[in-house]
Amino acid sequence: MSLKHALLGFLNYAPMTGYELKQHFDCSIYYFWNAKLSQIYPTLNRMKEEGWLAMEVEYQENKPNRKVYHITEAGREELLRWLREPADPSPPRDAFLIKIFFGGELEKEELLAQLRHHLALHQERLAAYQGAVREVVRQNVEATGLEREGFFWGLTLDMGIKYERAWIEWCQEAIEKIETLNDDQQS
Amino acid sequence: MSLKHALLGFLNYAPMTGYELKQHFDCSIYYFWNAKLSQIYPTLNRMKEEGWLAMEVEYQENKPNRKVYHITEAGREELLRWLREPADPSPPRDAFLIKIFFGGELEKEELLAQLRHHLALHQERLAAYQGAVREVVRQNVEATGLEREGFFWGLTLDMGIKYERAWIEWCQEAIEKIETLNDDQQS
DNA sequence: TAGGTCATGTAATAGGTTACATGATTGC
DNA sequence: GCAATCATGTAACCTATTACATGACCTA
Repeated sequence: MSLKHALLGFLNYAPMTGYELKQHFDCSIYYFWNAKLSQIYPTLNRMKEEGWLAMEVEYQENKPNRKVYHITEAGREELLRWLREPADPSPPRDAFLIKIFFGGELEKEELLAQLRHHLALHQERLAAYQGAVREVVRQNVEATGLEREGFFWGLTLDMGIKYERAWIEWCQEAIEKIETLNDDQQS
Repeated sequence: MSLKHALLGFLNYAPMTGYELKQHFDCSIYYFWNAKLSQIYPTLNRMKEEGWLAMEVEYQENKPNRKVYHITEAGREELLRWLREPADPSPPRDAFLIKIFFGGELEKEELLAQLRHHLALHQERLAAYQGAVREVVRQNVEATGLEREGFFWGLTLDMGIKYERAWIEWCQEAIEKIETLNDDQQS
């Protein structure tokens, strides 16, 4: 499971709670992986049973207790084993493209509405990646001093940007083509 | 579930068996959605129970019997309802980017091997999409006469091509950057 | 006083993969 | 003789989502 290895990766930087791990997902890798707390907590438990993690409880007053996980030597070995393992591209699952594929059933205007909605969302994301998200990466590097790591955080963000640009380009071209599509042409 | 609607989409073109549906997945939408037969068969059953499909058994000699499904009026309504429903981009899940994100743990050469492997696979795919796959789409349009539908099949393929190009560009840039990366720079 | 943050989960359900099973025909 | 094609599935398992539950503190 990739989730386990993403968790190992972050715990390899520093010990953390499940709640904090979720925050790291939400602000640094959410554009290519994410998980809900209800999946993270049981997964951390299973990883502990497998010996990849150890856990101590920090008792707090007026706040829930914190379960702080840290990576074990076995966990580090598993992380490195997984990182070295050759990986194929993930099988894509894009429901929106199913809609377009069968788009012949819809009217021009319905399709255009779908595409414009999609285009707007991808433009928003692109702007975020180039602005706020890039800035968060920079701040993380500064705060942790992890220069070499920061280089790789930036690389994944570059892919996020290329991905959004590809979608934007495609949406714009698709909109143009559909606008000039002959409505009388029925099958 | 998107699988159900992809099945509805194909059955809306023509009645078919589960086995034939799988073949359609494998040769026309596999680059953005796919499913195994062991998922397709029970799903068709559930769709029949929901009233979206009807089924007749074709008895064959010397071959297994065929269960031919065809879409019902309720099925067509469900397909159109789903096609019209506004859709957000699918949450991406890319395990390879997790490996790159935590790539600081690996040596330059290990990373380069991963990236070169990835690059080669994406280049193969791009070539296929621009050649054989494009040709299959053309033939399907010719064989069925579904010109308007063929336009949308082509659109999704365009996105597939942009997607592969984005990966290829990114892999090439990442390889260059890593090659010139200072190995002594430790964190 | 209503909603957000901190912090933990469980239970039910949905979606997807892997492994196993059958059995005749056709092509290499 | 061995693998592929045609054609159907079941069972076990893994992964992920949704809904529910608790409870105190802080801010608008």
